[in-house]
Amino acid sequence: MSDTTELSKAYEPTEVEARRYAFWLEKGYFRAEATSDKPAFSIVLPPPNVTGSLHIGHALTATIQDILTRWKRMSGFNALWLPGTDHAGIATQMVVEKELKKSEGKSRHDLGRDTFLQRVWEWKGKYGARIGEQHRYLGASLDWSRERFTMDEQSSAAVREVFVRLYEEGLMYRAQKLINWCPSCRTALSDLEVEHEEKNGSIWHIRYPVKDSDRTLTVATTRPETMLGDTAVAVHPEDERYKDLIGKHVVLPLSGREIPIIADGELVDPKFGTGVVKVTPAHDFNDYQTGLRHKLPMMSILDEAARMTKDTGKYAGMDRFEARKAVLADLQEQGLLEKEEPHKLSVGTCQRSATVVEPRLSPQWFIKIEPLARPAIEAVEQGRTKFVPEAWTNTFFHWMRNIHDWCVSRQLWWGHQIPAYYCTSCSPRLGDDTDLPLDAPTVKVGGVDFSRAEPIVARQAPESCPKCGGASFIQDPDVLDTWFSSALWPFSTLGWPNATPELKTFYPTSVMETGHDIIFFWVARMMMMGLHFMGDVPFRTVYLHAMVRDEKGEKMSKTKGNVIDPLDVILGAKSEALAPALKNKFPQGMPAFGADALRFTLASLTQQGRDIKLSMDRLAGYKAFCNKLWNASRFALMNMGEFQYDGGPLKERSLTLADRWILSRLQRATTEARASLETYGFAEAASTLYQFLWAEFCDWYIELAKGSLYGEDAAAKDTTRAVLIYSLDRVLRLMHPFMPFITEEIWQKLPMSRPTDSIMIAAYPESDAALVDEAAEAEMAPVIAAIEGLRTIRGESNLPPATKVKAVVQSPDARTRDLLERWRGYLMPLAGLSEVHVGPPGPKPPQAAAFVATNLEIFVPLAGLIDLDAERDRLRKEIARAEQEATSVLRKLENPNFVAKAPPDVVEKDRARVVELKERKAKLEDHLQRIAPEPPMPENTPSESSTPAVVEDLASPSEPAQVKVAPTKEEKGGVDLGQELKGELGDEGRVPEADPQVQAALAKLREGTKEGLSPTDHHDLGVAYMSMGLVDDAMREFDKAKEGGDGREAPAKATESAERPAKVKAKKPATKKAEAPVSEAAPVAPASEDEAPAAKPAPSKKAAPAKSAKAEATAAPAKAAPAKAAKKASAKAAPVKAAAKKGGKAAPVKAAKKAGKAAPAKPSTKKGGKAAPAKAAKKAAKAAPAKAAKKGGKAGAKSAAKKVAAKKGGAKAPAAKKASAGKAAAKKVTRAKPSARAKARR
RNA sequence: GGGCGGAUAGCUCAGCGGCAGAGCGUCGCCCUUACAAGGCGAGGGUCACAGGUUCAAUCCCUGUUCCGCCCA
Repeated sequence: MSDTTELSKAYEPTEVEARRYAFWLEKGYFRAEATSDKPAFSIVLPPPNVTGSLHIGHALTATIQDILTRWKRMSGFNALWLPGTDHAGIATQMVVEKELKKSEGKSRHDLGRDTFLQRVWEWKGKYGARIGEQHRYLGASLDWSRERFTMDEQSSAAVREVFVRLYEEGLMYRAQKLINWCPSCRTALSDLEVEHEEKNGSIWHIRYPVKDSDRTLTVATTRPETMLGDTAVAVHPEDERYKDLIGKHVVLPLSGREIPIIADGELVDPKFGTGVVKVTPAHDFNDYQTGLRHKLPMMSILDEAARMTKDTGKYAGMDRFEARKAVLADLQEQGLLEKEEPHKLSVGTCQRSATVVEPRLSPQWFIKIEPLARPAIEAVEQGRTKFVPEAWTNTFFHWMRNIHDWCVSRQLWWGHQIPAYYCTSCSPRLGDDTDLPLDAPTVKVGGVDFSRAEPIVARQAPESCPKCGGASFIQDPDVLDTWFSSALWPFSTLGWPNATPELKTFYPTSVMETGHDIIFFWVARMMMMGLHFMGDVPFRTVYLHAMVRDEKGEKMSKTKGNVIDPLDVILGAKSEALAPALKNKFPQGMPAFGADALRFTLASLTQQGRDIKLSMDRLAGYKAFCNKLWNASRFALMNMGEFQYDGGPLKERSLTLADRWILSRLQRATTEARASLETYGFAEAASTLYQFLWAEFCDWYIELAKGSLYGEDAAAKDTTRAVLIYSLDRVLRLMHPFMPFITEEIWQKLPMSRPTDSIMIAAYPESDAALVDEAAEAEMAPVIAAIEGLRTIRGESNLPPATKVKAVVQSPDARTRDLLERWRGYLMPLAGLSEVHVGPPGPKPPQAAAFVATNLEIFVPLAGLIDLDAERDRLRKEIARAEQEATSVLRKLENPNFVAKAPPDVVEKDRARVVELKERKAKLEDHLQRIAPEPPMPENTPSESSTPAVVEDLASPSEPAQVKVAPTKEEKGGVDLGQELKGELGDEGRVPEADPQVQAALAKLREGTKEGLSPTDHHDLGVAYMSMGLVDDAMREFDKAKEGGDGREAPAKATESAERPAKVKAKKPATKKAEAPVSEAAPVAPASEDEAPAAKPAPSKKAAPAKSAKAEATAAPAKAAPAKAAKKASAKAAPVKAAAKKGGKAAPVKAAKKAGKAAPAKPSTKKGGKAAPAKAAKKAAKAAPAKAAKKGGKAGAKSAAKKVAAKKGGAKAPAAKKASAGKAAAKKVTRAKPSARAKARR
């Protein structure tokens, strides 16, 4: 079955997708068994309307459901996903009518009911098929053998059965009630089909004269034209103003009718308006209730097109809005219009036509809903049906508890005609109701008056009239609400009312997956009908997905021109064919992203409780992902030779670390993906698989596998091949539900034995605990850390991949050394190394770039390759990060409450972290020191704008002395006090020139004195430090002076000689590529006969480089414009102190000063030394910036302020950044072993 | 009027008490024989605002402001 043809270079979805779907269809994989030993899993597809084609929301529905179905099918379920379409009464009728008008200029009445319906069926045939086709493009594994339509014979039979049973049970009734009426669709609507909109309108105050009195009552109304249908005015029974008028009459203006003044406490709010309300029972829902309470006459003044009836006299025939103007004009003329005020009102509009709906009194069919709603509420309360996301449960309850009877009749032609019949012999007939328009859809002059006739409800047309024995009947012309048949969908599609095996197997369905917009329309009604007729809930779980919007979050609509057609996305489209918004985005036309990419995108963006903004950029990203998968597979297949994976246990092969690692990671990914699917976490599952495939399998495993694949060891080669195939097989199966096409295509080509002919019926992978290998994951950490560290060094120096470098790795840990030695084969190609020396900590190669991790240090001899400036920059950044993080952790640890109250493990972790960070920082500083630039010419010009960054203050508030100690005699290998100070002072050292003593000391230092410093030197140095505000340093120097100087020995020669030339070269590194390496390597190798630097005590070692690091850090910003300096300064905070001390000649801007003050968290001087409580510190930091910004008002001040504001969180930000710096690979690793991974990176 | 969501990097989105993440986009270097739809590296955040709870808040609570939805 294996197809070993090579894969094309890039993935071409279109061809693959068509071919694969045909294959599945042919094999009948989508078919579910009516009866089976397997557990059942069933979903009924929410039937799309046959109005037209699928939109992107349908694509989302299909994607999610197909993921569920394919996943369950692969997991051993007898999975049914049942397709179908909905006749969509009003919508479809309107669309066809529109087309009829356009193409033939005819109305449906021109054709007549039967002919028109014929046309609709033709339409249905065309678009129903198209919808099926679109689902196939999407890869939907629907059981087409069970495809249904809401108006097919079986569904229609179910509809009739339900209608009749409900009628027999007294739950279906016919009544003349006030309903919502759409004057342009000319049909009744249910409450749900009316959309409420807040609109700006007016409220008019109209005077009604009280009969036999000179008083008038003023009513306030938003619909003055309805006054022609008023049958009362109402006041509040307790309203003293009008109490005496109750029972009297007013003379209705314009018509002259006399209507009663009634008292109604429910309708009237005496505090609102005038306290008098006109009552128009036939045209307002509140008034209707009032009318019922008071048995008022109900006078309809509007016909089905919302035109004034003949009862309205001069207004007859006017449209309702026209009539409003006329009525107002007349009232005005008669002086009865008191005033008009602007008023906000909620207007109900028809969901379909957007016409303002009109409450209308008419005979309709209703379902008594309360007896049906109660069991549905209980079922959800009892958890028999669960909502996902859970938040919808309350929405459901709220609606169900406030539900009204459901008006199910529609005055349309397209739909299920109501199974009610009227005897044409004895039914009352319509009189000469000539004001009815000729084209009235359901009423013919002289015909049966359906509003008064007695219906006979029956499954079949009756034979004879039980009343008169007549044999001629006319069926109720109305049809049922579309949602009536939809409500039966979960069981009507399974064969109900027959007791089919399908019903037995698949009802209740497992999941109802649909958009939350139809929770009431559909979900609630299915619940009610399912419970009533099947005695059980229709589904165990309701998963409600979000709405798909465009990239800007706008609803997609044709008028907005932002509609995205899923087929365009899948197949591509010419720009002319695209909606305007997309045309902009794809002026060259839309590329074919493929169904897999679309599905993966939708799955990745599906988030519970949030609309989906479909991002075309992410779509492109996932298309790239498909290509990545394709090419990874291509790589594997290209390297298979004659190999065939027999499926034998991998454990029995001799696995490499990389093998064990990827296999372990795969098991974890498997577990995670499965767990996510169980909880409907589609995005999470997709992300897990994406990360695994790309960031682990491709970025690491494939790269590591190349060693053995390209090597000579045949057994090793085959093991790698086996692991590649095993992994691909697994990951393809894991991804199959998301991306069915590409996974099948590749899977078919894997050289292995397949238990099934298709991936879609292969088993969904389970995690193999035997392959979970913590040790391998832990072992990989240093390898990855080392490679990443080396890559960073290369990257910062912009070394091209072709340029190989040497690396010296030192680790105090024998095990790490051993590992690295063993895995040098990984290190060398991935980090671009020509040689790698692994050993214990020893002499550091001079002038080498360095990478510091917890357990190891890596040196890359510069040899003219590395950009020294870049490397220094990098080290400085690293140091700053370590420092900043240390600061924040230390701040926490200084808080006694934290230590006392936080869980011990948290405290312990932080303590360890501080130690780690300090070590790291020390090492980094050491390295920085090693590659310090050639000292610049002495220059004493003080500069106001430059301030030394006394970073240590921030870093180690609790141990200030440690970070500021000067180099000691133990310090070897490049400690150069003079240079250090020069570095610190930089080109613009700002030591007060006035002090000759200091000058002398500095001059001496600048000469690069290698001899030990005398006590005087120390003293002078102390003075210098003091003058810079570096109290710690000064104190230390004074101490040294007291002790009597260093008595330092001559510096180590090796270091010296090695360092010198390198320094010179360092200036122009790139140009001298070839020259250095050989000579450079020399001093490195003989690590054993070193100058005993290994014995260096840590603290002193730490101290020296700290200095220069600080100096370096300061140099750059110092040169910058004042604003920048201020910013920098505030970031570091301490320098302010230095400048300020010296009379603070304005170096830092005011804002900076403020800012500096604002960071008291750092116990900057050990003298003032009490660390402010963390909280206070935070507050201060928070508070200050605003003030500073305000005061300064300048850009500089502002940015400085901002920087300080960032201090609180900001201190940690950069450090965090670093943690995140690596590629996703690292992250994924981090996920599994967060602390280990994170540590490894440092 | 009542209710429910949402606000985190330039964009689209995860995370939801203990070191802020992804994809895309940006910048730098590279055509390195699986993939330029690519590789490596870097930069990028007052987690809407204001209070509160807590040793600790992007996360919990209260309020505010915007945005969206539902119901009346």
